[in-house]
Amino acid sequence: MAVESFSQDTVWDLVPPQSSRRSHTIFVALQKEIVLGILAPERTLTELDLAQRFGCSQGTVREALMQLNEEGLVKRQPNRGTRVAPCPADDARALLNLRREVECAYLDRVVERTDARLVADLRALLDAMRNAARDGDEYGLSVRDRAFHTRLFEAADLPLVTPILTRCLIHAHRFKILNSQPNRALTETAERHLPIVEALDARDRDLLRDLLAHHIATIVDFGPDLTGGPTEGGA
Amino acid sequence: MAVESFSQDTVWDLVPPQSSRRSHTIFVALQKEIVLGILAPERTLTELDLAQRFGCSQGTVREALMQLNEEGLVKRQPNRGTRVAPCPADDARALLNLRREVECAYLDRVVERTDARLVADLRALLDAMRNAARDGDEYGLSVRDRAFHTRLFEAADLPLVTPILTRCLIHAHRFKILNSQPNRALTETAERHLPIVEALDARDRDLLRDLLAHHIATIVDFGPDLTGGPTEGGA
DNA sequence: GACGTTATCAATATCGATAATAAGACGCAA
DNA sequence: TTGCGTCTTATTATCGATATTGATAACGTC
Repeated sequence: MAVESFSQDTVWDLVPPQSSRRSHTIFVALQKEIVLGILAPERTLTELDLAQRFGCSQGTVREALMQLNEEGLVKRQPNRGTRVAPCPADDARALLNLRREVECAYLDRVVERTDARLVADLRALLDAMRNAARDGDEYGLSVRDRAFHTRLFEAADLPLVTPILTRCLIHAHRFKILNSQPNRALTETAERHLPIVEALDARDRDLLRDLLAHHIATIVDFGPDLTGGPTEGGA
Repeated sequence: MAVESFSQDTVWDLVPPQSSRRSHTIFVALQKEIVLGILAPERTLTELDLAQRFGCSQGTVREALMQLNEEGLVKRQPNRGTRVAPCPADDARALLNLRREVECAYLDRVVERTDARLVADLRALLDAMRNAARDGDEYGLSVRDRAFHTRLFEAADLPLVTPILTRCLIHAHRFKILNSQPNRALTETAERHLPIVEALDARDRDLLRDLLAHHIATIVDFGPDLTGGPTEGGA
């Protein structure tokens, strides 16, 4: 099995810290710093500086920057440089709505194609989330969370749609991390995924849809008007 | 004003045939061949071959391929090559639904921000569509069509969402072109955009929404269940 | 004859250097 | 002072060559 890919074609891209390709390592490192806000929005990134920092050549950095551009985490302008993209609340809200649409609309396909390996993968990711939560590793938790939802959606077998979900996921997480205190209840966040796995294992499509919709709606608190109507409370 | 950008940040990326960057020229050329089916799905593309064909170096081709990968038109596998991505009907259908969702859900924002320049741009693109239709240039029409909808959505000022629309647009068009006779009524296709401009100019949000929804729903004929939900599994 | 190991090969990935570009600084004239 | 053309500089864009990778086929051993 291919252990990695060029972009986020498979969840394993997200999980293993080290890749055989230098550009991918740099991509992962910069992605983390941008999502965590270590590299603030509007910050200018120059290819040569990064090349020196990571001890590689300009072209290698360039490839990583193009992948970040693809995710919308940086904005490249021809001959003028690369800047960390801002993360406006309006966009984050729109992407979160899209995410719900994408994740919930094709659960029929997901359930149809669910097999033992999918469930096993999700349980493994859930454990990884628990470990990250226990270690207070908020970003590690975020990475596994994204991998979880990506892996789930991959079962729908819509390869042209998956990258859209990826974009929604990363910006939702980025917005959340950028606009909240370090964090409160990591373990609780991890455990929220347990009922999802259970519902999937039980092939309960309707329950799954409700769980996911609620799960997504309560990720970031945008206030009352997430979709126009306030969802009933609950944790 | 920047006349181009790295990826599809602005519609003018799509329109001018020649760019100052070689990689962008190659990107546009390959995009056209893939959408038109000249480069068939699953066809293998090697960087060195393309470099020879376009008379440039491998790295330049590489950059173009990465942009195509970003759009989902090719699928790159590490160290193993690049292949033209397939265009499954299920994905096309899902992307078309997403497209409707994206284009229609934020028309409030679009109308709020509509100004004379937007309307003028859209009218200019409509004229360009008419010209392409008159010349029997189906691909040229497709390019302007995409530019039209992209320009319209840009008014919503959701920069992180625009690339998603771009992906939906190009795959919708690709699916249509790949799965139909050369084409019948190009002029009719162009003229369908006139009422949209008129409604926008009149700031008639509800009419605009109806027009767009219908416009999008009738682009590709998937049969009875465009949005009705995936009935029995078959294609 | 089956199996693990090694050589080969096609392709990408990376490098270091050079060219092209765009923005801003500078100087000069009206 | 202001406007304009030129020059400088910082940065990306491209190139040509080399290293690395992953698949496959040839090979030797058991």
